Amino acid sequence: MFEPTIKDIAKLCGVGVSTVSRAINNHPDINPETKEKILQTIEEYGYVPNNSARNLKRADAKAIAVLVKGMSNLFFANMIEIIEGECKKKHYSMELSYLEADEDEVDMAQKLIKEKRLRGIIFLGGIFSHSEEKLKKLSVPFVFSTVGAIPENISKSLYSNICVDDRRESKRMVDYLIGLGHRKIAILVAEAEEEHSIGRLRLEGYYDALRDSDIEINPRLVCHTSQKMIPFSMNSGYMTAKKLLAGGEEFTALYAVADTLAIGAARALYEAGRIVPRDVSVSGYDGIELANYVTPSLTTIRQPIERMARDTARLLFDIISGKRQHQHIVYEAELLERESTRAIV
Amino acid sequence: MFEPTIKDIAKLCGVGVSTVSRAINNHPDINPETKEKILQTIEEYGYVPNNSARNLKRADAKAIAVLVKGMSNLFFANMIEIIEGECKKKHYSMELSYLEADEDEVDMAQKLIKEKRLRGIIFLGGIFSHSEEKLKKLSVPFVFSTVGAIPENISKSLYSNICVDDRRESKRMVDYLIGLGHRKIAILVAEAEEEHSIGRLRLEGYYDALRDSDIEINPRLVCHTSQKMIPFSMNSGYMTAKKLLAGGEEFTALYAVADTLAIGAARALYEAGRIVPRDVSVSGYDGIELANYVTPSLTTIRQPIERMARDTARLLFDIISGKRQHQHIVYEAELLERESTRAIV
DNA sequence: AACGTTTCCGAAAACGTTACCAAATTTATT
DNA sequence: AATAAATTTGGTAACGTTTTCGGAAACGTT
Repeated sequence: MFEPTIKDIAKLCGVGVSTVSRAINNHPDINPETKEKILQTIEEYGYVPNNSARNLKRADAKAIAVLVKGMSNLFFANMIEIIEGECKKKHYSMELSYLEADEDEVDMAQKLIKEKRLRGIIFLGGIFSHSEEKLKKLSVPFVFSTVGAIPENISKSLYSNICVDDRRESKRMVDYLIGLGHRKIAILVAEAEEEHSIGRLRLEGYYDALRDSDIEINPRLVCHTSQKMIPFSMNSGYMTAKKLLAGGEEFTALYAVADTLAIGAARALYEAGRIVPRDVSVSGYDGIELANYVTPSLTTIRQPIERMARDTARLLFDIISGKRQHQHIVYEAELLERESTRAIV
Repeated sequence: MFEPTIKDIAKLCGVGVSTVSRAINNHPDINPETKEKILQTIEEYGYVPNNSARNLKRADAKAIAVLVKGMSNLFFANMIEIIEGECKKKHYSMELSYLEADEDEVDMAQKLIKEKRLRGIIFLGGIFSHSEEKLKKLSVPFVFSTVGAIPENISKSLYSNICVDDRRESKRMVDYLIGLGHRKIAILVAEAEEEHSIGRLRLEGYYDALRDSDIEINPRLVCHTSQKMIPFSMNSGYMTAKKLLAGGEEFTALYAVADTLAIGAARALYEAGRIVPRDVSVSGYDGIELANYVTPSLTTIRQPIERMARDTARLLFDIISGKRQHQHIVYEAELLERESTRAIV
């Protein structure tokens, strides 16, 4: 199988390699006729420029990486697809990497950057609890999205972050439940032990709401998912809810910090003979498509994922091209009131 | 920010570049002491070999691509993650690309292969209806998985395929429904108009089952999803079921050719006041995790996705390394009988 | 002490591209 | 017609690796 190189094309057309290069890269200094002829030969012989050689020459490979950590993938699959679409538009290629729990995100990023000469990194999920020093070492822009809190002592000019205010939105959900008359509100939370995690923030929001309404916090209603499980999986929600039920503590509402957890929990409730929302109101967080199709449909906090994903990608490109500086954008989420919650009678 | 190259490391250690290269690549012809020293300097200065330069030199970039087409991502996200894990083990990098409906998969593969010097391609989903000629042009191995039928006239030695027998498994599901006493069985099907599509195969299985049991086929119970929608999305299942209900045709069972469709349909049924499974039995296909957590839990055909994904990746690597030839593996699926179906009384 | 082996190492030639610079050609200006 | 200016072109040096090949150094062997 013959794979032509730029030299072959040049020879075939009776021109120099630089001319072919000009034709490929839309350089202005070229006779339209020669260009036409070259392009035709390229088409004919199925020549495609070798990316490695290109990247080697021009120091700027048009490539970014998306690093995803933790959580079940339901929520991210959507975001990744959108980001990929944006990359395509800009003719960037995208490297996707799912990180294991024990892999260090910054080290991984560092390695990828050097190895592949990446121009930027998008970071989805996980928990960022590194030092400023470490972040400073990264030579390309970093954009976080849906990562939880970034430690306060890290200078904001070192990274971008696109998120919703998890703590506030979480409080909003709990306020809503309280507004419905609920007082015994259980919470299902993942990764809350870890500082700066999304789980922690959402739990804080829960505490905020209870405190605001002078409801005493009952630790037996704060249920942590087991660390042995996939953090935000349905199964994890299911098992944790089972444990809560087994504990015998009374509650009239159950708020899970992710839709997937809520769906798992709803299942456990059903198996225990508790009807949602008659016996217990259930609510989630995230606003994944699925939440609208389960029965009863799930009351949830909808994050504007499409917009967030799109803006994350665009922001990164703008920073790469120097059009914008690092930004910290907080989106407004939306409480979707659906069938799984109801007022206490 | 100083990014050391192999030359810098060589100079730093007072050796030649080739010696550094030998140290990095575990070549035997090197003094353990010098190697040790070099490795140490590399560590110290954070040197990471440039991938483009490597790939340029050795004709074999350690990289493959996964091309995903059509369907909603719920089903594939899982597979992709597993494939990525296998790649990591083999120190391959993985290029992921979601193809738009109008993008030609083979052309895209061709382009990627040349551009990135990929060693192999995995193809997930979509419909393969190309000619043998086109497939022949590809210079690297191709492994399909969950792609529907590959046209018969294409020589089997040109590609690998890992799948379940969609037609047979689909028939199994319908046989099961018939066994429960159902006679008026509606089917929700996507992409069935396209030859060789997964939807078509599953529809054929439905026909097979009815024919076997001498049940007359009622075209009004064969519901095609609208082409304007995302092929296997929940929403598409929801809308199509709505239309079926509006049509007024009687049915006691509804079989959707994907779990996501079934879940959407179940929602439509619920909204129409039809209780599942009391009024109508619902079943799906695929066996995604979710199917077990919705209420009522969904009877479905479970494809062994984990195994399929893993084997797809491994097979590709084996073919690349010449350990195995192209294979055509058909896995056994499993009918999971759950709450959404029941015998007619 | 002289020789053949073995072990280790460095110089230099690729790999396929882009970009700079100078040369060749065409066009415009006087 | 002669010159200046503008437009196209080709040669070639990088980019950072790996690999081949020959040579130097160290080791045995007689």
